[in-house]
Amino acid sequence: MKQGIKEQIELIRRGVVDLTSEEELEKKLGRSLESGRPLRVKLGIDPTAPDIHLGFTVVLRKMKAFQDLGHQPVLILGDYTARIGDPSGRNKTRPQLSGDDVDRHAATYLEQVSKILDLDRVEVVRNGTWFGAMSFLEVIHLSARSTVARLLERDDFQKRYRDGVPISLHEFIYPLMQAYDSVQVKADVELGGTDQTFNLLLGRTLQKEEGQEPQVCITTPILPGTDGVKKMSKSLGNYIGVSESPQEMFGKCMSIPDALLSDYYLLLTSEAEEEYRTKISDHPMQAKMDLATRILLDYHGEAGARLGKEHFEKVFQKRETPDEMPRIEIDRSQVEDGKIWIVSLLRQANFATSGGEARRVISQGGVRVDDQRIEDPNAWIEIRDGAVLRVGKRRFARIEWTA
RNA sequence: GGGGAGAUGCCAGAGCGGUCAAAUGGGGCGGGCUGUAAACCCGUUGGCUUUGCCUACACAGGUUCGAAUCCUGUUCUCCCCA
Repeated sequence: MKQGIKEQIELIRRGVVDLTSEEELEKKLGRSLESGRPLRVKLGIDPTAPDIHLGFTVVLRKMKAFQDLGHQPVLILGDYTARIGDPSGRNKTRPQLSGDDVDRHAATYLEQVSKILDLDRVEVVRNGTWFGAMSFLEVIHLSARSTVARLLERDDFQKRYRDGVPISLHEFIYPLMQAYDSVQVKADVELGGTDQTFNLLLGRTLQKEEGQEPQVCITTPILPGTDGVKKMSKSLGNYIGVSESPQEMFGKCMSIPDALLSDYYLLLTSEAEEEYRTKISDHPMQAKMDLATRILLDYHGEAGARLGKEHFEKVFQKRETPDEMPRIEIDRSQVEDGKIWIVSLLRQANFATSGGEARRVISQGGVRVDDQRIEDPNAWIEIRDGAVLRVGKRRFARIEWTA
């Protein structure tokens, strides 16, 4: 802990929406500085999907900032809460996951988290540790800690209630569980997206009731997805996953609307505000390439960043064929006289989920074999080993065929 | 427990006995323009061995020459009363 309170707060404040409260944080930091005891900074992850995307890294990076300042990250793996489904920001009930799914996801999550945080210096706890041991009576007691009216104050519940979208009873329990996690780990600070505000604040309430000092709540913005409108999420398909290939990741970064540039710089890099603002107004496209490169550095290192950039320049700026592409092996039973039906080829390459879709892209001129546009859905094409099949702007495959 | 409303394609939302694979909008996909940005324009969007056939409007039955549309039951949701 080499930095003073002011400096620490300045770093912590970057890109945050709310900090409840700054005075409390100042006090905690001061005490920590004196005693040499790091603050316990809590962040909960529910392993609901197999991947994390950049949206979640916003808050992870905030955690990283604390870690770099010498504080103690406490990562709660919500193995138990994942099985309920956090209703935050949702307009419908989340599916409840099986224990197996959760375990599988948890493992990949940690691996992905390690790209940002130094896992050796992170305390990782599963909240099943305490929830699994609770009796029904204790659950009832916990649920007595809040009221329906208070829960209904929340935007998302209120909206769902107003719109007549069902709210299941178990979803009401979720915020209490998250709050109880804070009690269990004696959090000094809890991080979360703005959609977590209510849950974070409830943590304070519960801690106070338990005689603990309430946690400081820090919320970060919700990162918009590549469509520039909705929040980044896997189910909306507008996400950039941290374990995607460099090519894919670079391309997706380039496809974000310009309007998002400064948000992305602010939340996903540590570049100073003046610098990126200038860059963006000078040359938006250059600024975007630079942003993409910076993001790739975090997940793929220098080599990966270079690879992603070169691929982008080659394929999309110069419109050339990429160096690497998935290979497809042709199913021999579909071949007659060395020829194959174009629709069948597209399906084998997984470029169309149905024959109808294949026919459509073909007749609309989206399909090329070796740069030759194929517009007849009934066409049979000569198979050549190494031929390049292309659909739309970005889907490529190389045909593997030995006669 | 009683009463009322409702369940349509990826989403929202029309249709309320034939002309409905289902209006319209959003999203997606493809094309054009371009900086894989935005904006804009065009096309397309259930499946198939595609000028035709098959499966579809919560589920199961029924009425009818014919049902997304009418009837009965079931499931689920919302609202009001208790």
